[in-house]
Amino acid sequence: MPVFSRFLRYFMAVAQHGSIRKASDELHIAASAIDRQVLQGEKILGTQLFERLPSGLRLTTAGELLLTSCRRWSRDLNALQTQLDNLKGLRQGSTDILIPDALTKGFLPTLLGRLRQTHPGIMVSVHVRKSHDMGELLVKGHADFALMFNPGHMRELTVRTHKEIPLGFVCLPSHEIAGLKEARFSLAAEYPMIIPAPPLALWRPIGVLEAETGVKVATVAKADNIQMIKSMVLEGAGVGILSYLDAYDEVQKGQLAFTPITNRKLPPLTLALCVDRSRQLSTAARFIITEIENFFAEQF
Amino acid sequence: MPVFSRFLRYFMAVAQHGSIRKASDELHIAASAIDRQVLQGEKILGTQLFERLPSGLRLTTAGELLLTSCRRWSRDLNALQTQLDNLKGLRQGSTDILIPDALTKGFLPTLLGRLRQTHPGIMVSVHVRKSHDMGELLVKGHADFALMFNPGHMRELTVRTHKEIPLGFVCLPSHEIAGLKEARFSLAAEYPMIIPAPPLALWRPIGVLEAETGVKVATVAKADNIQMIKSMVLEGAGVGILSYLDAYDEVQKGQLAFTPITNRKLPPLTLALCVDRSRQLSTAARFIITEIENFFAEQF
DNA sequence: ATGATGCGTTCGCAAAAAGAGAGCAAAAGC
DNA sequence: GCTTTTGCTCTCTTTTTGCGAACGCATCAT
Repeated sequence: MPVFSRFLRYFMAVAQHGSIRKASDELHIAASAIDRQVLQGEKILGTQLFERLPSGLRLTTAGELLLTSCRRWSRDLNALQTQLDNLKGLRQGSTDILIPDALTKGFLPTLLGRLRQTHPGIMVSVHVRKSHDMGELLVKGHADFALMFNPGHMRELTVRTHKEIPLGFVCLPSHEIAGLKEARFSLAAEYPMIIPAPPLALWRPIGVLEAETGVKVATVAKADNIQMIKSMVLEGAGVGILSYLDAYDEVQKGQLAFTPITNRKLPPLTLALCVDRSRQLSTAARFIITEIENFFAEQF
Repeated sequence: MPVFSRFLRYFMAVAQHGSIRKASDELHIAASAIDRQVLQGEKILGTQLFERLPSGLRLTTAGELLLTSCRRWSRDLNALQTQLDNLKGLRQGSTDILIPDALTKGFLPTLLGRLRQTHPGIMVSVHVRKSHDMGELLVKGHADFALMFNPGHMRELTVRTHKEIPLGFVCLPSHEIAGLKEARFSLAAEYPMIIPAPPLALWRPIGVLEAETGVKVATVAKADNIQMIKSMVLEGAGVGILSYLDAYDEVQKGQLAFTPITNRKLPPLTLALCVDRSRQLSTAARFIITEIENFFAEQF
């Protein structure tokens, strides 16, 4: 029972995805429930909010009006939340957070570093775990929240924020793929590829993609370690397939280039911020969460 | 399931009245339910929104912050609603509304007159009834909404808006009471009074007040008709006791003066806009309701 | 002192709302 | 022609909400 009504939350998700079922996947709420909320909301407002196309829902003018208001309200709420936290005198507190290995470099250390300066009293304990184990640790109360990939639906967990992480080719900035805005997967057959191996989470979607498209990937190397793959790419050994997050750090520094793969068969890889549904968050935890939410909203 | 969450709606009511039980009376929701929403909201936001005094609740700084945001959001929503109605091309439609006799002069005709010019296609059927009978008519579907005094709690009805109507002395602008900003009820013993008689609704609160305070009202005339009382006051026959609404028209024209009575024993007289909870409102009805809401919010 | 009053809050139970999951018809892509 | 995807409807279960009585506390008038 967040601050805004179910209708508004569902409406925003549907508007963003242009589809009830997509929104259902994101919110981990049955599509039928979302559908009912949208229909009911349209009744209350007395206006058609979406036009129904066979391919999904598209916002009407009225819907766009509502959406812009919603966006403003959400920003207001976020700003208000940080105001409240600041007001509360957030000088101390501690949080335990769970992250996957992929986040040990990149935006998270940066964000926590900034936090260190603005709020020196907050102590953050970072626990690197497999996404698979995080759910149980959260429910047991060993951590306040978790950043995890593709969280399966667990009744006890709630997704507070999430972000689609594009999968793509990673190469040297001088490589010709680097010039493309986006690339089809079939390019994987034309260049020497360095791909992730189990137990890396990325192994699975790449396998699915290979089977679905029938493209024969020109694999020249496999590795079960992200850093290893990046190092080999840096050495000119070939083109890697990684998520944007994995390469974020080197891309920002200009050492590597990232080109997202466009393929509708590609299983979406999402990074989600999950919390235990029944537990109350500490002030420090809530503060860090809103920081991450703000970062997700502006960056990426 | 209006657009905003229960928490926000209850929070606003509590903030306005400074008391859960008062809010309970207004919303026709059990105090326990409201209390639960407030406590839960404070948990979610992680901040104390009210300080608990023995006399009720007072907003904390955090609460004030939230309230101002809430106010802005409500205004946004109202504006949005009229935008949507305009967008929908509100050129035609009809509504049946129920009003008490007291509203046959004053702001309502003015408001409907303005409406006549801005939206000539809307047909309004006004039915003047006793407040007592309105509930049944609404439930039976004979009208879209009703403006009624002190609506008893009916499960089938919902109060969309309401307004406290002050009770006070009505006199000529030259009378010395007219100079006061507010007046105590004991003044009723010192001037010749013209007071309402049954079956006028005002008769009851005045009787209560007389009994509670022990003030011996210097009654020089009684009448069971509002217009009659005002006419006598205009003729200089004495000072009337009426609601602000009854005298609104003459006060606006400068013919009469109104001075509210301040007395905490005074049973509040409220004008409420009620609708049938289960029925869907027509576009025209919804439009007029938002117009009235806007008027209540700015005027008075 | 001593009830009376008004306040927020807690508890158990009943009613209402929301979620889950299967299934439908229609349209799009292959 | 086929599968896939879409929004929507239905029934069943779970969750949330409302209600009313009771409780503890503070204040005020007697």
